[in-house]
Amino acid sequence: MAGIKIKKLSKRKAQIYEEAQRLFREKGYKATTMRDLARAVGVEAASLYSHIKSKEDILQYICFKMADEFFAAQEDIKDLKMRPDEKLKLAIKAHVGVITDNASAAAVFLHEWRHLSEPYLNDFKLMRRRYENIFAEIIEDGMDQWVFRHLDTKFYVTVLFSSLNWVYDWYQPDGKFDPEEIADRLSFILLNGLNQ
Amino acid sequence: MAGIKIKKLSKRKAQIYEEAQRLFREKGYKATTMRDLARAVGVEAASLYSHIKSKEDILQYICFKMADEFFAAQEDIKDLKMRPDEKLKLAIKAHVGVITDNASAAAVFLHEWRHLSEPYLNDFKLMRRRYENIFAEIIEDGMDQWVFRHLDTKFYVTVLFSSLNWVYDWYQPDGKFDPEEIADRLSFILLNGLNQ
DNA sequence: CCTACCGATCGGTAGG
DNA sequence: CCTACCGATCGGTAGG
Repeated sequence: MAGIKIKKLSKRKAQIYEEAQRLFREKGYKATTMRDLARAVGVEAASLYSHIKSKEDILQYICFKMADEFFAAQEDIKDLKMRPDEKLKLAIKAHVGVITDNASAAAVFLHEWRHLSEPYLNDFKLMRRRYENIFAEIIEDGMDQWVFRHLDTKFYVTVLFSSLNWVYDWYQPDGKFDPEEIADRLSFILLNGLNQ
Repeated sequence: MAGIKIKKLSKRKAQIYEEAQRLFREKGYKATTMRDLARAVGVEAASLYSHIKSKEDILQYICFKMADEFFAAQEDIKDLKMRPDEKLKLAIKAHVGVITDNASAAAVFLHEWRHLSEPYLNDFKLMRRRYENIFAEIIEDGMDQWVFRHLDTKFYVTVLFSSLNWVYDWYQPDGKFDPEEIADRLSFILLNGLNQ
């Protein structure tokens, strides 16, 4: 495959995104200035603009890159034939895995997307709904097969994602639980509850 | 009680907080300017400062006022003697009630607190931990009495609050579910799970 | 990748 | 509650 160009970020560009993820997570998108970012990267603010078009450009990249990661993780399992409860556990594991692999980017994806301007903002919302529907379908399959209780699907999906999405805030690579175990415990609570 | 002064916000001050809650929720604290707020209130930006000391003053008021509301709601039930599962349901109902009564302020409380400066930031974190401990104690009582499964308490409490705290985002006063029913459905999922 | 700099806007103050 | 205004800082550009 000699001569084929691999679309890859330059080292500097990758570094800019990396620091931006960290800063946007830590201080928020609006509270992070291009001078903050420049300092973290080790260049002057004006120099950033030889690598990126604008501040929002960075936010767009982070948000839609993470969206791709989430969909890719579900793609691997979506056509598997198995019991809905087992499938939901796999979907949860896949989702949690993406978050733990990219905790800063996940935080930005989850909290800073509202600073996107149109039409990206609308694209983002539509994409998110499509993603949530992957989970809704597994759940409705489970209800149809009487594996799951007949709860309001939308309500349950919202509770589900609320529970999954704080993981970025909690997960520490060298902490008590690894990603696998976090996913298992979340699945257990969401499927079996706290009652003895 | 004639002559006794009731500590009460002036009409204008109450209006400023009201509009600030709405704007901070909608656009975020950093993205809301004092000129945005002034326009919403119907005065010039400089005039706001006869009623409030600074922008952060408003954020402090909203965050700590909400904290008071949450604690007050738990105060009513904390000494009741009853089964831990029933008590947890009451605590959930009280918490959800505060959120649905003050959806905008709740959103600010949940997402914008990190823009507080010290020492308020630290006070806020300590207060939040104290509040979470109210729930942790109910849960540990339930484990001791073998009403609840023996899960990691901190993990469970985090899942619990993640589930409860999106309610502000979802609740509509004229919507499908009233606050009572939202609390019941949340309790059911968290206590019994999705599995049939 | 830097120096130099831009117009716009920020939170807030002075003085009435 | 307003007019007038401040110093600081913002995202970003020109030109090399």
